[in-house]
Amino acid sequence: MNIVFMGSPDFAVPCLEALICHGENVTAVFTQPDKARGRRGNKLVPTPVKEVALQHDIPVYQPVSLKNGDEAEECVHKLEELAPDVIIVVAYGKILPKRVLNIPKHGCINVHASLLPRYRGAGPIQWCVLNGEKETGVTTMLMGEALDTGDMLMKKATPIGENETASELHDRLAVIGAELLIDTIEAVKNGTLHPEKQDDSLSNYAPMLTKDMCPIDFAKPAIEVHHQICGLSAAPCASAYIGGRRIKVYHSELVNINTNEAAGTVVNADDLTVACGDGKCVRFCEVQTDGGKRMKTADFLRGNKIGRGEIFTPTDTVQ
RNA sequence: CGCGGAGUGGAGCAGCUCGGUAGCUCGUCGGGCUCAUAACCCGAAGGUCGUUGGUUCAAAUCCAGCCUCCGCAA
Repeated sequence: MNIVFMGSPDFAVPCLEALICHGENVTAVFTQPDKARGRRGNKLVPTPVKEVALQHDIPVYQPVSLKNGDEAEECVHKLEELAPDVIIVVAYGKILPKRVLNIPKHGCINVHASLLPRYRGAGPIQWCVLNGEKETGVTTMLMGEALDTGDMLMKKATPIGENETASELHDRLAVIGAELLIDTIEAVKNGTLHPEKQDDSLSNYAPMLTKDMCPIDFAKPAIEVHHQICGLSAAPCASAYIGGRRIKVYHSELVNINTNEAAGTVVNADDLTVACGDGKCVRFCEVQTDGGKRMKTADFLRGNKIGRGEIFTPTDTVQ
């Protein structure tokens, strides 16, 4: 099939690679413009999808917008010229106007990292973990004009591990999404798809995470603290202060200990077990200080002494 | 030239302000204790202190450039 692929971050890479490996004719890739990032000089960095496209000599387009402006006009004309059988959209990060949606013969198919209609929006993976869901998955759907509301084509579910972070789940879902995409493409070819409407009454919205969600509120029950840490890892990452230093927590686990210590108190200094609001505890398994490397707690404690009874606070000001 | 932190035996850190033969916690190896141990005791190996150059009688420590890693901001 002639396919135009639209995607930007790491999550979309397995899908693009799967299409290429599967022998589909990917005639163009649309991705976000290169962004200035990094520390020295803020160099322009291409999206992961662009890098893969370039490796395979696929033409890359990076319009700022597909809705307005001369650039958008050119891109729309280009798309009409390419006349793809289908446009695959995976975490592209831009809204497609109706006239683009109407270009492909088989429409635009989106790979979304949740079991729709649950967790529509930009942060489905993280919010599933934050909410302590036991299961999530990937859905392919035909794109409509509203966000993540199109008719569903195929789904694949997967359980969420007790200590699984959003980052780990993200990587798994990216692979599952790629598999499901290929299945969906095959079904398009065979004409065996049966689009299913989403039940809007069951939907909820998962916005992007923001930094104000990072401070760990130890007054909450341990299970919620744990979910916060897992859901925010590896970015933007849950954090807490102790001894005037900020510590990011990448991994945690629940500990079967009850304590009377105040929330935030280090109950066991040998493995950073910390008391939470409900008298239960979480253990920090992987941490990082500003300027330091991300490391296992055991490594961290060899050179950074933290004593039993010291107290973690959500922010620096609450010392 | 966006702001800042850091590179020291296998790991994580101290030492640098006030230059003068490298230290802590842990790991590894050997020995001891013990019914036994991830516990305890004794001992050992292992480092051109990121790199290049400069100052100096002498540089991990002061100065300059370069490389790499990280936090923040975008």
